[in-house]
Amino acid sequence: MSETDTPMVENLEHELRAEGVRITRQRVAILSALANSSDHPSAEEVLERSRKQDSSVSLATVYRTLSILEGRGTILRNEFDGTGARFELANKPHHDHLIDVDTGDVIEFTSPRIEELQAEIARELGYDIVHHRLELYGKVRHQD
Amino acid sequence: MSETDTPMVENLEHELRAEGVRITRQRVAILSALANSSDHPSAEEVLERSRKQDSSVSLATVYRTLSILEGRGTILRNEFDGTGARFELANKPHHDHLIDVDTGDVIEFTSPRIEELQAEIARELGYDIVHHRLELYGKVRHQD
DNA sequence: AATGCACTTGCGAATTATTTGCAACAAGGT
DNA sequence: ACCTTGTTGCAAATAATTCGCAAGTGCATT
Ligand SMILES: [Mn+2]
Ligand SMILES: [Mn+2]
Ligand SMILES: [Zn+2]
Ligand SMILES: [Zn+2]
Repeated sequence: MSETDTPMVENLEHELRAEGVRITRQRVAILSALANSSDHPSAEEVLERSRKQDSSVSLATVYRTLSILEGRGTILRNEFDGTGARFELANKPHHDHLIDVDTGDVIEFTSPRIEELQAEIARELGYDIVHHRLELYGKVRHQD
Repeated sequence: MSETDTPMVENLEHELRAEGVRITRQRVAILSALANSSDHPSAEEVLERSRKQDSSVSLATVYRTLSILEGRGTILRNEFDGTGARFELANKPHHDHLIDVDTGDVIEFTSPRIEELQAEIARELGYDIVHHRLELYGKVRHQD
């Protein structure tokens, strides 16, 4: 546990340790990278950011750690059009994404009404939703 | 134009020819495979089905043709979780998908209400929607 | 603090899905 | 039938992610 660990990272470390996951230098670096990001970094970007704290982190370890974290529900894996997977901590309330097709910017939004309708549709079809993906791809509205 | 061409395939051939796209044996086979499919085949599956009509079709040509068709809006490319891309003709009204996570079955559905809400959300964020992806992943509802 | 073993890691090779270079081939206008 | 130019099959190239393995390291225990 590095002395530069934020309380959020320490919390994650405790949770993981409680489940028998070993806390290694590289895992702390990866957790910090995720905790300090407010965007949706790719595996490569998580690698770069992690290396600022521990230059020994490898891409394979980033992928292995991201898999563990995803399996535990600690992070979410997004597969937007085109690029590889993008990640984010799962500690905020559920939301969906609007991707600016020109800039790649990702905007988060929530719609309780859409969530309800989804559940209703699934119910009518005889299903329970396990998870869902709602992505809007758009361009800034123009009047030019 | 093979004499076993369905009217639907002939239509597609005409449209494509009108845009300067050459109608080759393999393209007819691929169009037929798509026109005769009511599911969401992968590129490999499109290859298999096309080969029943023209055994010379190669996977590279399937991918190249699918790209052309997607570019023209003739087909839609779906990227569901896990597997590679899955395709379908775009000649039916817009719909979204519910994927049975146990069987892989894909069920189509439409919700005018959700579509409206999406447009509204984008508008509030200052965007016009170019396209969107709504996928529900679910399990058959059980009471056992 | 030292020990030991199972879990982790870095590295490079393997995979999976898709794309591309290139020489041979074939639409389709003339 | 001919010619030009787009198209094809094949194999090699990419891109993103996973895996095998020998070396390294958490951390429970002494
Ligand atoms: Mn997000
Ligand atoms: Mn469909
Ligand atoms: Zn949602
Ligand atoms: Zn829709």
